[in-house]
Amino acid sequence: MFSELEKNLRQHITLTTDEFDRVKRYFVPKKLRRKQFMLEASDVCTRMAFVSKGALFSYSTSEKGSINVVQFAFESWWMADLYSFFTEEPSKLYIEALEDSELLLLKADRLQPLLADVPAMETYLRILYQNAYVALQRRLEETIGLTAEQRYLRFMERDGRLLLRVPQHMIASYLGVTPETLSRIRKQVS
Amino acid sequence: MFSELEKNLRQHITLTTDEFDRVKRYFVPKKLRRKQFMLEASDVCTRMAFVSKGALFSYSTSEKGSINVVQFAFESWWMADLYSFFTEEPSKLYIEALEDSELLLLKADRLQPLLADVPAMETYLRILYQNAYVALQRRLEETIGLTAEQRYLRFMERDGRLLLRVPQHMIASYLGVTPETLSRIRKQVS
DNA sequence: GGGAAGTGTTGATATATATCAATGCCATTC
DNA sequence: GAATGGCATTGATATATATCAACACTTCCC
Repeated sequence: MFSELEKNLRQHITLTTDEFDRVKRYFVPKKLRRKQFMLEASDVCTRMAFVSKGALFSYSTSEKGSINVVQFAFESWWMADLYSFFTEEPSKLYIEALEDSELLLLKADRLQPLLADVPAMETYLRILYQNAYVALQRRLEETIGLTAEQRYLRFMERDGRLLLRVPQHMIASYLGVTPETLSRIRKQVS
Repeated sequence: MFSELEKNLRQHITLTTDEFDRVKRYFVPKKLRRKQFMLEASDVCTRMAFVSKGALFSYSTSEKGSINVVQFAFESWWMADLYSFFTEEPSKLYIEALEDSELLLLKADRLQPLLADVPAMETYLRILYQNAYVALQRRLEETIGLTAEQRYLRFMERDGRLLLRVPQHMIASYLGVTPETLSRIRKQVS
């Protein structure tokens, strides 16, 4: 249950067996069935989730009911609305299970105690945010600077395998185009 | 010269006088005249800059020579291409002084020693990345989910004062529209 | 002082992408 | 196994925004 987490932590920091045993105690396992929610808009996001199995995705909704996919999270990825998590303001996002999933939850009020208990986790979190930041910056640059077709091609190079697990209209939303447009782009490209 | 930095650090972490004296030693002051570069594309970004006076902005260029503004940084903001900084890959960004500026530079190879010397800085950096991340996420959501006019209005609410120090066509680029479109939006709105 | 460069505006037109609508295809479920 | 709902595709049309071009205004400098 914790092996994915352990592997991921050890990729970035060194931990003694004893330290990792302590780390584990700050997490709460949770299973989620497909279409169940980890977070609903207007709630405060009080937990970060480490995905040990399955997949989640987060999205916001427009006035007209359409959805905007913000992020996907598969095995060994983290998911949360960090904005709400840190500011404690109500989230504008939904976080939903794309597949039956197993999560390890870290509650906001357990974060500081964890960092005090195992200081190396401070480094891990910094690296985590670093990586999240640079991924987001690249995505923003692509969204602003590239056409829909170019964005699709970049996406395929990097995350093409996601098409096996994610419906196409969600990819479209993630890329910032309509499902129809993505369909036409795919036809064009092939 | 260091007072802006001290103020900013102490907003997020507690430091003894001795600790801050040590922190200072890791930074190199640097002045930049308007239009001078702190970073040019294809160079590796080896330094993070704390802006103690003036203003910087970063941008990428398209094949056609047009520019895409990624970020502005005024007094007490940080500026770098974090992607290049952490991966040590050549940057795709230019970082240029918008005004005559005074910077405090932290070189990449001084970061680890600093964090080892003053562990509270690890917390500071985590908070810095946290904030940078949530700001970026909000911007991405707005870029994908809102029309140009809505983006402009949000921008004005939050950062309207920037118009006093930044040419309008750079704001346009930051918002992801052409200068002509921004001009028309402003006329419309007023 | 006068040219040059940078800046913002306005108009005419072009284009990428959205929207609306219809169709077919699976997969699920009762 | 018929019915239902989610999903991808295709066509016709609409719309937001870009592009191209011209013009005025300021500011920078030689």
